[in-house]
Amino acid sequence: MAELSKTYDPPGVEQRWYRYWLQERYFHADENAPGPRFSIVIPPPNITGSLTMGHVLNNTLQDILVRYHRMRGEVTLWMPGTDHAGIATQNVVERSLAAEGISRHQLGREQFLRRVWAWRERYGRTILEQLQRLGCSCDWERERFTMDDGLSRAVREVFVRLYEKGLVYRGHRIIHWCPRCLTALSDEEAIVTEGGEAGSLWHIRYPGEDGGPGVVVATTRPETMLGDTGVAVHPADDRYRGLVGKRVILPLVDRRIPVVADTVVDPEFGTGAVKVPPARDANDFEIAQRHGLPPLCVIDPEGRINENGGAYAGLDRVEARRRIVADLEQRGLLVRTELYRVPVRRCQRCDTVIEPYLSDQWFVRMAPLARPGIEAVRSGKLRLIPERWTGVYLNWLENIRDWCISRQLWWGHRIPVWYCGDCGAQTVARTDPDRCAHCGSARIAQDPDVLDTWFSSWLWPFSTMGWPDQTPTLRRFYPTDVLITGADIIFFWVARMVMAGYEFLGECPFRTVYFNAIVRDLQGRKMSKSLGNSPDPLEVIDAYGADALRFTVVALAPPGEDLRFAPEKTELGRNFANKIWNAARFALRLGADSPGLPEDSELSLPDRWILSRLQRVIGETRAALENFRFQEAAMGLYRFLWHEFCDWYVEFSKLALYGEDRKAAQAARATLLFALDRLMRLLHPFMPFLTEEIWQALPIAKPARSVMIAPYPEPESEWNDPEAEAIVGRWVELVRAVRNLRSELGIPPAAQIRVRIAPARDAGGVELVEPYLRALARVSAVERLPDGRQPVGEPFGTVEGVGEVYMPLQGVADVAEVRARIERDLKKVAAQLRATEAKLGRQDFLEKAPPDVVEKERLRAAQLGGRRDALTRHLQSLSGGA
RNA sequence: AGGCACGUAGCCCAGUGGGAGAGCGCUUCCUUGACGCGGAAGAGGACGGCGGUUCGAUCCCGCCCGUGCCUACCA
Repeated sequence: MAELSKTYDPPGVEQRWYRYWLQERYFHADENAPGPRFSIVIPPPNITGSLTMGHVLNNTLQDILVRYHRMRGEVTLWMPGTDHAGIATQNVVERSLAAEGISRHQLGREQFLRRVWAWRERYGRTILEQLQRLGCSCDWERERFTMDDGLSRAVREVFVRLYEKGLVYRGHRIIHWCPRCLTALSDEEAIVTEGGEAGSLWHIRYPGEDGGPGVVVATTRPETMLGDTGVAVHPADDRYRGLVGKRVILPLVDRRIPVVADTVVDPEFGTGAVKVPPARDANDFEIAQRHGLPPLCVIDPEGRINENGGAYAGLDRVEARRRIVADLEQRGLLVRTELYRVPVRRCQRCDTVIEPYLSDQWFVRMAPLARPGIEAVRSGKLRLIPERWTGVYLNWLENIRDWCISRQLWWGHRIPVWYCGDCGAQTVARTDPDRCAHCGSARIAQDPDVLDTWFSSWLWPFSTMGWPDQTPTLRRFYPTDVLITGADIIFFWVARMVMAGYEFLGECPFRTVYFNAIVRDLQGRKMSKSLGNSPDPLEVIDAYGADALRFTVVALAPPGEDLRFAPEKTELGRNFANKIWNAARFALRLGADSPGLPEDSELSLPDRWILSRLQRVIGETRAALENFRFQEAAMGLYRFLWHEFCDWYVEFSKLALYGEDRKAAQAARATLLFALDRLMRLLHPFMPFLTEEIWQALPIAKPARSVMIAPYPEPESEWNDPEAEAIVGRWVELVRAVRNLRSELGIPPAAQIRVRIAPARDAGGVELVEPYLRALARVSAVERLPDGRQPVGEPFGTVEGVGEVYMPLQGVADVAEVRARIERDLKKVAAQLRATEAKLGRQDFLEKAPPDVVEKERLRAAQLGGRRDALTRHLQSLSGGA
């Protein structure tokens, strides 16, 4: 900051200081360092691509907290890393291969995985660079990846432990199957379309075996009838009572299938009769199990009708549906077709319509794991912010279903299970076995499937710290303090981490979860990689600066709500950065020596005022940060720095700085520097680069080599000065009133004017305002009117708590305009007065309202009354005089 | 279907049981020695609708309308 450019220029500053911080290892958390600690793990970004604005907000908030706690002197760990993101990454790599005309099957598993690792190298680096450009103070010496050896060991340890406890099992069940990704999915990955999708409800007759009319079923997926092995009705449904136990004929395939009674059937829906294809629907599977109906699989993994589908074998599900409906219609068995909104689930990763599919998969029994997670929130040991998420969290845990963890993918942790070719038994092992644990056969083969990517993520808070080993890091930094993440992964990740934390370490992995805002575009769509509607954070940083971007997203993000972002909005932060820069520039050009704050007696009222105000802001900022009110903290600093420090204090200080009195000038400069020091520290977590650049340049005694390890300011009560706050507050209002009059009277900005002040009784300090009025409002002379004297024919303004300020017309104003203004004011005052008097006239108000409120209203009425009288007088005198 | 948020100035959003706010945009003016990424002064709002609680409601409660999100085995 040797030569002071007029505008703040981020790029060089950012690079220089980030390099310095790294070199000094300020980001590194030493587990051997004494004292209180603070730890937080990053929600590991997927390596599918570069970061979005959502990541910018999420990581900015984390960095704010981390830098705040570090400045408070805590040994602070921010654990960084990335997630292999199994299915998502496999898909993007497959897509990039497709662009070359290659499929993963052509490459083979080993070659394909090599390509994925290459991908991970590239995007892992990109993500790291983005976080660093943003200023994130992660402990990069500890960077982790979910497929690192250590983390993979944790995954295997967990699988084996759960297996040994009977909480991991292999089940033959209906799962969500993506016919495009060719893998099973968890319930959470099968996304329900809001409000359903356009479709039809087909009413189909299944004739009776006895030649009778049989039953009419209603279905939204007629092609599944090929797998029907029964029809279900409600036991209390009189329409079908005679049919229960009898059989009907499944059209097109001519299979005889029984009619059973089950209470899950809703007689009100459709025809009250449900076709039951056990292998094609999870509910039907359960009905079938209760009534001994055999499952019949009629679909292949790619969504085509298989050999069990008779004449329809080989057809794609969509085509099969079309043909079956046509055939039914032709045979007169299609009773009715109505338009209907059909609930449809789609693959989270490729949007393909999911098929319920009967297959062998691995599951985790979740109910036992959920209990401590429920208890943690109920007892308050774990706090969710905003609080409304606790209901969502509890509801999910209380109704939790088993978790399908096997995926028919290549990219991920292989399932540590080996099947014996001789005895058929399973061997589950922490280290790769070479023989069957049951019969000793060497003919064993590992399960080809991999684990759900979240099966490694749910261990993140401790697997990154070296678990299952009892490492010093784990002992020092687990459990973490806070998790900051998006509410969209509350089930995928947050709830499961809580469960894993309790199950494997007996402790909740964090005390507080803060859900940050969702970043949307101007149309309200969530910014995401798949939509491609997020600006590239690096481009925004290049255009506006990292501090500007950080500050802007925090300033725009209300707690727990969404935020609409567009790159141009970053002007807010850039302008603020520039404002701060110039305030510092102003202070720095006053001299290079280092004045300390003088005795209280040498400080001017404005000096004392800003120091006192500063203490309040320090307290408010700390309180806001403690309560995760990031926006409030940011905007509080914005307002104070811009609209109090710059707009008023800097202007007040010029009087002393450019004046004759050397001591007063030194006091003002010392005050400026003192305030800037505290402000740079307060603001550092939000705008790390700019604050470091300025702080380093301040000619003050520094408690540290970097602002990022300087103590975070604490309120110092010795500077509290209510008297100075009251007096200077009056001055501000007076200056405003004079400027206002000038503007309304059309007095040219350069013209000097005289004013007369009739101070209110309690307007202490007004007698000292003259020099400030001269400087800030171009007032050539201030006359103080004796008590009770009210000049006539002069426009005036009323300043609450100060009195009235009069301004002679001096022939420059348009009298008609002045009258119009007074009339307007009079109308407003009269209305307010009427309302207040009406209130005071009501008995119930006087009796029931608290005394201080009543007193306040009385005071107000008196003020308004005085003002009204004065305005009236002036109007009269103007009319007469003109 | 149920649940949860939100509905405040033209736009994006803060906020509080007793006098409606910031930012952007808009109008007028200002190249005064930190800053035009600036300064000064303004205009602009029945705080979604209807009831209720209260001396008093933009704020608390209920219902309704609108928007968004989440959950759900209604074929």
